[in-house]
Amino acid sequence: MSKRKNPSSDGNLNHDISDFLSELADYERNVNRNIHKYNAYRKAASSISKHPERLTSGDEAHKLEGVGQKISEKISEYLSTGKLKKLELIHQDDTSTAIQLLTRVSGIGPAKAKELVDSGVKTIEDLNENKDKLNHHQLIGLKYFSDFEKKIPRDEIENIEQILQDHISALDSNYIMTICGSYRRGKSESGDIDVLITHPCFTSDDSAKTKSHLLRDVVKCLRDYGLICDTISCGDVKFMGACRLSTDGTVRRLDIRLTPHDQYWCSILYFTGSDMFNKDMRTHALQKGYTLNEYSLRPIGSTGVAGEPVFLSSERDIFDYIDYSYKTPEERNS
DNA sequence: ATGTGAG
DNA sequence: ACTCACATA
Repeated sequence: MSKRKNPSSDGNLNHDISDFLSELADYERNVNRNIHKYNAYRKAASSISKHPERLTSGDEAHKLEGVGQKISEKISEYLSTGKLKKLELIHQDDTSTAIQLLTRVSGIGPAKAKELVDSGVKTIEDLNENKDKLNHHQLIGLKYFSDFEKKIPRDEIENIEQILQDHISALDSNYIMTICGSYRRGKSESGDIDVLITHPCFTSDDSAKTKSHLLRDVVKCLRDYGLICDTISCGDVKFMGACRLSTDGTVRRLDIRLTPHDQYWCSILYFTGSDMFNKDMRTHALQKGYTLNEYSLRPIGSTGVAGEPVFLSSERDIFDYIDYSYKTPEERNS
């Protein structure tokens, strides 16, 4: 799910225009490996999606930030003909479509996709016959290619949450865990499962290396039980892998992160999102003279240097410090 | 160290 | 925007 990003899907009068610009952006990044054109299309798409009026001509678009001559000409063509020749050609080109397809495999990005297509590997079947060309992460992405694209129903995550809770507290009753992401925001389905854990014996004064057993113990326990079926990667503070409720069930993407106890609230806030909400809240914090990130809330001194982290005992504390009216996770969806 | 990829 | 994990050099 992570690979389908579109910043312009809701109440937007120029949805179709920002959509094809986003598609051109993806094409430039994934197929031509041109990050500058990618950024240019992204910028144009985002500024057009924020425009409150329906665009009626390329010239009108040209006035917007990030929309230059080339892009405004494309908008012009699209508005008069209803389509774009360049995009039609891209849709027909089998190298482009192959790269876009391979990119949907978790662990395969634009660089790897291009390398594979250049060596003649263009389909999922081709991948299955050329597993020697893939690393561990990509092999798991391939094995669960269709499962990983399926949404996870809320009631399934509720079941998984219960299992996680039971096993983690049986291991050590001092663990605290929360499932963040869209699940915490009350959505009826999610793309993956994002779990945050902490333990009072791990604070930001400790080096993560010395406490990383806290994460590894949890992973081992869930693996032994059978919930975790694959590990993509596992470092000191972040596990990425796959889980399933039953051996015949759909395999789901599962992330578990270990956060220092004193940074838990900022972490929960950050990983609950949404991205837009986080951006908004950070901007607001700055206006109130604070800097807010995944780890801490710190006042900005008169010299412009961030001070010591504020002591927090709840998520709501963060809102209070910066005078931001409290929003429940369900109210953070946009 | 650097690039790739994920989130 | 930024960090983490990994696979190379």
